[in-house]
Amino acid sequence: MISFEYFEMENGIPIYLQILLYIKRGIAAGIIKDNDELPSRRVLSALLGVNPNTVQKAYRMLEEEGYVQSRSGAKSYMVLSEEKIETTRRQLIEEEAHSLVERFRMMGLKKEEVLSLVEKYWEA
Amino acid sequence: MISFEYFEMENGIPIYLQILLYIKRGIAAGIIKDNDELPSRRVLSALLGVNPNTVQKAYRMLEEEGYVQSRSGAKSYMVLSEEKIETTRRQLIEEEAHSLVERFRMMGLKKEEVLSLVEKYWEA
DNA sequence: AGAACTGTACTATAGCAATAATACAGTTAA
DNA sequence: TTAACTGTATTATTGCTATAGTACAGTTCT
Repeated sequence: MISFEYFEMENGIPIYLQILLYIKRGIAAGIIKDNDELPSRRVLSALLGVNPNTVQKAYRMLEEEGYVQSRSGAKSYMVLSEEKIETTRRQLIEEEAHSLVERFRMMGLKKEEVLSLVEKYWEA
Repeated sequence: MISFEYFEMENGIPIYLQILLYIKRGIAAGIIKDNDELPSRRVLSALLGVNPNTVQKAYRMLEEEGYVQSRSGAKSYMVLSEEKIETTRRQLIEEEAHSLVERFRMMGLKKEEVLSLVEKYWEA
């Protein structure tokens, strides 16, 4: 069963996208594995304190992208090939690293300053 | 006159927030300085291809936070003390560094991997 | 003084995110 | 079999973002 104990809501970003990203990051980290069971829409919505429809929207998108299989009436499960995991991982890292560099550069920081920032904030 | 030549629209995030952040990053980078003139609401909206009200919303928030002074009929100008610049810089760096370390860690990366990612993506 | 700009205000509309409340049919396990 | 779950679908409502159009009063500069 996929755990949401480390999920933290961030406002400004649509909730269904946050759920989507949380799962993709779990996949990239290897915490979420093939055939893992997902919490039901109702259970997860109660856990996160959001509407069931919001969870459904995230799950549906995951299904459309081939990460999840749902059968009416039954529980939902992850569907993850080695290739899909690697693709997801590469894609997330690409996005994050690119936007990280972009933002810090726009604030006028030098590479060395960013490196020491990572060092500093890694312990916290 | 503040330049928006490096402004790039990103969808998913409210436009008025993107304008707000663009200016704050410019302040942190030292590109935007005290007493700098802002483009008028109408001019900037035409430049970015958005509605004047959207620009007004960003400018109004900047004014409420004390970054901008506007007089009815006249042009708008930046109001930046040394202290405000430093506070802004610290605040932005804090936010970005914290959230990015958080994300990479959630994807299962080690500190050394993140450091080499910064090295790699810095040239691009 | 007058033209061209400026900030500000207002109303109306559209789309999306999220909530709320149901409803129905399929699955699962006691 | 039946009770308790599951996914799925629908309708209505609220709030925010963004657009569109218009209006008015203050300023700047020739």
